[in-house]
Amino acid sequence: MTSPAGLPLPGEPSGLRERKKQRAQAELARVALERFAARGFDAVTVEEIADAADISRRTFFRYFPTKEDVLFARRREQTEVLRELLARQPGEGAWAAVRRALLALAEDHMVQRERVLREHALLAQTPSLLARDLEWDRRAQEALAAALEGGAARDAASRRRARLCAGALVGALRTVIEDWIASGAKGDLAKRGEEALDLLSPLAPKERAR
Amino acid sequence: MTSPAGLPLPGEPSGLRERKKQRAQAELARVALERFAARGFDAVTVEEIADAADISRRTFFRYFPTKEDVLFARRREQTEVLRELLARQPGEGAWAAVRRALLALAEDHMVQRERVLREHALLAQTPSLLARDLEWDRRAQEALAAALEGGAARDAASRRRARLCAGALVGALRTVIEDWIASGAKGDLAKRGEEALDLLSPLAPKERAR
DNA sequence: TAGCAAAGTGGCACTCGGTGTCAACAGGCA
DNA sequence: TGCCTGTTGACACCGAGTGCCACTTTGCTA
Repeated sequence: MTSPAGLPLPGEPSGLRERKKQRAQAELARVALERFAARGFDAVTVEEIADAADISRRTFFRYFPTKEDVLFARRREQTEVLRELLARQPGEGAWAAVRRALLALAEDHMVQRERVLREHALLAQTPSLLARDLEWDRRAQEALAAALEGGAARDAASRRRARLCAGALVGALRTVIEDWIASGAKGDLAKRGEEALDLLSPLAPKERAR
Repeated sequence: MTSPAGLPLPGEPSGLRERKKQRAQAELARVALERFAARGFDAVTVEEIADAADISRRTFFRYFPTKEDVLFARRREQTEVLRELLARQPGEGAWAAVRRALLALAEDHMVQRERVLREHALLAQTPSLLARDLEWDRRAQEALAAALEGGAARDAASRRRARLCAGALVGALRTVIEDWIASGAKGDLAKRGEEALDLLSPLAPKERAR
């Protein structure tokens, strides 16, 4: 896809250069996750990862601002997907959109089961990674809050209510995911998610007339 | 307070040594918060803090495992208080205990208003600190979950429900606090907290017969 | 197709957070 | 007083992250 004038858009992959970069980043992420899982996050140095991916240490830090970030590409994508799903609400209310978006994420978790399990094991044994992960929850929460605020009345109380609801949602759904993982990730996460959403639906702010 | 035999208990302040340590730690925390607030967390080095408190860099790290931890003494205490409040439930149900404990924290926030504001400003501009703070939320959440699980039926579904409730509580109440701060910390946080708790009370698991 | 400007890369040196080690020291106690 | 033990400070070291600069690659254009 190009802009009307045929010029490459700023943020878009353009040519060989971009493709090489993407491949290198993917390789770094792959190598890193593999080694972290095997020996723990702290025991693996950036130098080792860079060497294994045949890239200089310096360049590693051009691709990923920190060693931790090499693990969170998936969450970043997830958050973007979430934002997109929430953005286009085809006529439905805000709560319905939120529900649909979150259930889509649940499905994604089930599809990527193996990866989710491996990453979660890593988070569980590395506090700094857990902390980073919680930061991502917060961004998801902000996206949800924005969606709910958009669909609610404009007064301060309704907006506070929307944010409260988003906070409760993220907090609750995280426990749902963790319980699902704790039970071996064998059950139907989407179903558990639906139950939780039904439980939380009374918290949603009143929808604004459309 | 001493043990029955009159011996100093293991974890208790015993003599001059302990008092000096306490004073030094308090001084470090004071100096650190002051400088962080003035120039930002990253712009102040551990060496500077240690020098200002007339202590060696090495000893700083004996008092606080990381530079970040020098800021979280208050949250650690809070979490301990929370745990205590939840532990002794004088005949009341788990939800009532949770409610009482959380409202006590709200009161504390109002009393320490200035400090809360200063610390929050710091968190807001330093992602790594925010992440650490969210980790503390998680510990609070675990304490709440334990209390609610203790008061609920023993089956897996009830326990999951208790954890879900704890997650929602922490997520929601964090937004309540943030909104309170965003509005200048002028309103009655305890009242806002009560409203939120009422809203969330249907999430609490059924209480086990006592 | 040659050449050029810009973007990307690697090496180097440096800062800072955090840790192991060890000798010197101070507090508590007999 | 003198001993024992926990605490301290100095030093060396490691790894994450960054600024800098020379060199290479890519994409474009003459």
